[in-house]
Amino acid sequence: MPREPFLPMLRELARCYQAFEAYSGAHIRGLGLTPAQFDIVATLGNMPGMSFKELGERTLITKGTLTGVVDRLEAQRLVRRSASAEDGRSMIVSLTPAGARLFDKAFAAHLDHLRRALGNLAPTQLQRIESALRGLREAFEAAPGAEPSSIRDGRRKARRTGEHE
Amino acid sequence: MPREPFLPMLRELARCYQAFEAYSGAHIRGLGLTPAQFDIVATLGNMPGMSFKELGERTLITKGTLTGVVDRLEAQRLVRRSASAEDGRSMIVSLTPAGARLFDKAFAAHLDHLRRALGNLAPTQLQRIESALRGLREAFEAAPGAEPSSIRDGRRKARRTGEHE
DNA sequence: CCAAATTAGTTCTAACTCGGACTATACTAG
DNA sequence: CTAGTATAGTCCGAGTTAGAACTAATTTGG
Repeated sequence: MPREPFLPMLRELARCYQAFEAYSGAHIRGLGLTPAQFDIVATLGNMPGMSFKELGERTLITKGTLTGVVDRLEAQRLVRRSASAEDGRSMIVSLTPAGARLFDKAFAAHLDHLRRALGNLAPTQLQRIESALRGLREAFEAAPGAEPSSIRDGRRKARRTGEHE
Repeated sequence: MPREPFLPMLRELARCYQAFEAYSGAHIRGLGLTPAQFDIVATLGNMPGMSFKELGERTLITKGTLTGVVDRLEAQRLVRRSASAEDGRSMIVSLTPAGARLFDKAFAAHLDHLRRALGNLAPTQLQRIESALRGLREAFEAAPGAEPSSIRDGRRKARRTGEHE
């Protein structure tokens, strides 16, 4: 049997996250969006628009995935792409009027849904959970072998000749 | 700005889970497995074999996904399917000798990897995190509109008069 | 015993996911 | 200025994901 005291905790982390995803995702699908699409719409709501890079950082969706998710939202006329004035490589994603209307409706509805599950948790308990999670996350990020998360993309050097990573 | 005190906590939950997945997943891929495949191998390790149903419950992988993951592990000769003696609908999945060897090597290596991140957390803190997560998960599972999680698959009729599961 | 309902696993589809390769643009050092 | 390098976004391949329809086997109620 595992002597590792952290294994039950990690198991609970996975269960908890999946319980959240299941609860949240079922509602979101009922609104006609996927969780990833909702994440984008929610992030863009009441904002002037932002680059793929910023959108990816806020939503934790990697850029390769983001292209496809934005494609599908664009096909539904909920967001639009436009070229950045400052950076010729950059695209700005923003909500269309239809996207903004959907945001107003869907975001409020989803908050209500979340409140039905979490409304009874005391603010102090929410704080307690949040700080527990922050401590855990920092342990992963600080560990040797963890990438600083800003390097999520980066080429680790360009050293193609020597190939030890 | 959001008046909802739980939003920052949910954000931290997502970040924390992703930090874990990134840290754990990068190592697992280095072992030649995907996270889902590792999950199966780890669950089957030192066990006589189990049905898809049991495997799915333990790993939180839904049955539709499980078929494909087991297919790929079987193609690598790491697991094998066999018919259940007791139930003609049921398949038993078990590790092959090669799968058991991989388990011995990969599971220990992965525990080491996790220890590098979590080894410094005190048992009391691990307990604290685990109980915070359990409370949160229970809030989602108890919420109206959440499925009892054993109904994940089920026909939603079945009006079993008593809904206790 | 038989019909109806349940359950185990497979199949299918649409979408998401990561990682890596690729293109075009921007930055930086010499 | 001009390499060389870094960055933004796209594209691609393999795999995972949920969900629903489907087949086959079991259980249950009459």
